[in-house]
Amino acid sequence: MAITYNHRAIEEKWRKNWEENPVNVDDGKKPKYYCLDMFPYPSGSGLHVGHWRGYVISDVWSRYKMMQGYYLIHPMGWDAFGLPAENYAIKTGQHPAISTASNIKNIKRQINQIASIYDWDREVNTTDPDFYKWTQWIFVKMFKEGLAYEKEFPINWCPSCKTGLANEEVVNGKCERCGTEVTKKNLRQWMLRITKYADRLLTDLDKLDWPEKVKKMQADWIGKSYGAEVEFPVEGREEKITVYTTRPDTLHGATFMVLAPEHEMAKSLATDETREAVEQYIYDASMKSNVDRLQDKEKTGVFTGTYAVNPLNGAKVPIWLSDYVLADYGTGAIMCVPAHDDRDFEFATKFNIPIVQVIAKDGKEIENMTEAYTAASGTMINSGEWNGMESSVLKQEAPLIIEKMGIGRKTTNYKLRDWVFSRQRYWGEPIPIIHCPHCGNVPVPEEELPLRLPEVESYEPTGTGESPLADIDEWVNCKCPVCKAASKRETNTMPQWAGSSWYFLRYVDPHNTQELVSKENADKYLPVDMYVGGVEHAVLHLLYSRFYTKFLYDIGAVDFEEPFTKLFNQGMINGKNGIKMSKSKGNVVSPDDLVNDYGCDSLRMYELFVGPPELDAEWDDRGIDGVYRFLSKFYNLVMDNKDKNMAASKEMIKARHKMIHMITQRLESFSLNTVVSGFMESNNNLTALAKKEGGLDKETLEAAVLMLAPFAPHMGEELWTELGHTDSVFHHEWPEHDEEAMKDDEIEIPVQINGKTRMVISVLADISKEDAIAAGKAALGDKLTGTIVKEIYVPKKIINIVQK
RNA sequence: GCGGAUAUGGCGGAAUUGGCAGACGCGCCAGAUUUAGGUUCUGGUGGGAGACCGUGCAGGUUCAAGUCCUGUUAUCCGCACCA
Repeated sequence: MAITYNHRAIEEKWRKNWEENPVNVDDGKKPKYYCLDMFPYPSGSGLHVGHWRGYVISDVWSRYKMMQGYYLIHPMGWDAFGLPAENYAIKTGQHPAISTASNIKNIKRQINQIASIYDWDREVNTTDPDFYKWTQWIFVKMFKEGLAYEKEFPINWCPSCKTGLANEEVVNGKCERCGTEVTKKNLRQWMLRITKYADRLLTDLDKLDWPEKVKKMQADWIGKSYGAEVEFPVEGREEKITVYTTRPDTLHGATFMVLAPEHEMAKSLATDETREAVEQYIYDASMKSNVDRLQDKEKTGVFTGTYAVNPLNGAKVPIWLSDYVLADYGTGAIMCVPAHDDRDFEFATKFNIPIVQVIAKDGKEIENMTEAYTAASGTMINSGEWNGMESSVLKQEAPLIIEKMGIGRKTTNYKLRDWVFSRQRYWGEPIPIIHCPHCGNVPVPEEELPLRLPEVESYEPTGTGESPLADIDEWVNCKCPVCKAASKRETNTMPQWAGSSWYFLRYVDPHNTQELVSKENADKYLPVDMYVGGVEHAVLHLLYSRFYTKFLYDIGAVDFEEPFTKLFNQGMINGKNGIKMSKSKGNVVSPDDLVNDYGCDSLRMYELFVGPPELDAEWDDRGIDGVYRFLSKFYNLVMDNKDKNMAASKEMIKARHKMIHMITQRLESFSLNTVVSGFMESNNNLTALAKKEGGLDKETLEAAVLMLAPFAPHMGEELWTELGHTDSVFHHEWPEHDEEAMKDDEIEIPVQINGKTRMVISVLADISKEDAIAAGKAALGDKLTGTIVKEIYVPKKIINIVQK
């Protein structure tokens, strides 16, 4: 065995070769396949082996599609705005563009080690003015359509990042990025009216080939509920209080009402006797942080001293204030039915408020109620003319009844809030709006975009709610594009999500100076067929992108409504004991050394072999030896047999087709870890066969090399050449299996007594039931000692003799 | 609290429709080559001396259960007073 696998020489040779002769070429005839990775933030710490995983998965899939005759859109770019670069600038005074550029250079070098078939002509960078011109253009279009608006209200504020946050960026009351507890701050904000798209974002989820988990997370985040608004007159006053309820069937059981402390009527409902307590409660509530409010398990509240009237039965219901009612959901006020709602029950019990049951449980009224009966099933009681109705039916009908009575209306509600879109930071796209004293908010004219981010002396966020841009007078002061009056620029910037919400569109027409994307290219190459990335963006980037795409569809910029047809979430790769890889834990494994020692092909295959692609995995360096040994052995197998010119024996043909069938099927079902083990299995089988028959036929070797190529592209090309080909292995079609050729004449079949395997016998594949059972019984011989009660033969699977 | 996922040798993990549990790999053991070790090659490797026992736990269905049904535990993830 003179020749051994030299990964360094082979990989270097093919890298050079691909650079000179790109293999993914658009001939205008092939159908397209757009396979996209979530583009990375170019961080200073570079890539670890976990980052490789998703990129390898998408590249294997891309190359497989290429061998099926597609032209690939398989691009890469940089999500380069964001806080780390800005924080680095604050520390060093270096402009973020400089550190970002050097980080990109390093990460691009590392990404190139993967040998993914990226088309670098399509590279995009969200911080490039030629790119963010269009990010701003979309904002202007949204402004013109009334989807971008200004509003002052208490938003989520991260005191550490010194910027406002979107709801989606607050996780358990903490900043998604830095973990600091989020506070409220009253700020003038730019908002995007994503709520206008709530229904479409919800219903179109059905069209998507996405993991159910992600679809469910989005559906829950949008949070549509069906119910009714009911108007309760306030006793002795003109005003009415409108509540939202999903259980209008229980309206007769409403014994009190609760308003959020922030409700606009909260203060005015107080009487002389209660005023002090009410104002104190409102003040206390305003001092509580989100986290406090979430952690308070015991309900608190204060009676306003005022009563409302149940519009259905005229009952007097006390109006309370409590912070368990959210100001920004529904109407900020609820009717409380303690008998049928856990929270209302807890509150009523604590404050001695009457509990009236209106749905019978098991046909009866409950004595000594100890918990709320929350099921919407049972007969209505204590409900006037609704008595005797079935509650589940009434739940549907009540909104219409209420509407007819003129005391309310059928309605729906969403948990989704509008998107807080402005950030008080430097390193982001300037929001292209000019505040004119006469004309109000005026967008920067489209032909003046991009509005470039100016140089600044201090990157430090002010913390006052102003961005550092506010300090640059010569930038802030400008003229109104409409009336030419002295005006001021908006100084807030966009969130990092702005660029990532649409970047995938730009890849198909990255150099277009006239349009975001040309109609021609959009029609030809979009949308994305396969999107590969982590699950952490389930309700952030993936929701925002869908919103942007729908908006662009509405203004005619693209002609599809969903950006990502299929989504795949790869699992995370962790360090030992499942601990997340991080610099501070010191358990980061860099791919650089592994590529050097074992080669790119080995690392690619090990990334897949480490476990099912959709599950998290623990990294263990030692395992890579296994795939390296496999590649060496496979290399030797092909090199040893390529010149033997063996005729294909029946066994070889059978082995070939079985291999093609196994690999293809596993690949199609995205079971990439078992594809790798399948290659190893096939290699073992073929090696044994070659030993037995003195060699292997060329066609079998070719099939194996072809299928290996997407996984180990360098070796694929090398061995394809060794087999006498002059073109790229990727220009050859993926092999197909032949059912007939796979068939065995004889098969091994287990013979059981009472379901326990006693032996394995060899029978003809198409043996009849009678013959199979006879053969089984003959083989068992005197092991059969009892009376036979049943004989089972499942073709090609099992012979089972049941005896007593 | 609600929802989802997962649970199989020393380890990572395999197992179409219920049909030989542990494929493939790591590690380990023995041997060969070399011999300084490593590399490479060959064989073995769930437990038990054994009949047998074995897929988180307890039941059930079935000729047959990792797989189906009922209950339950642990871990991880998501949501969390949304009326």
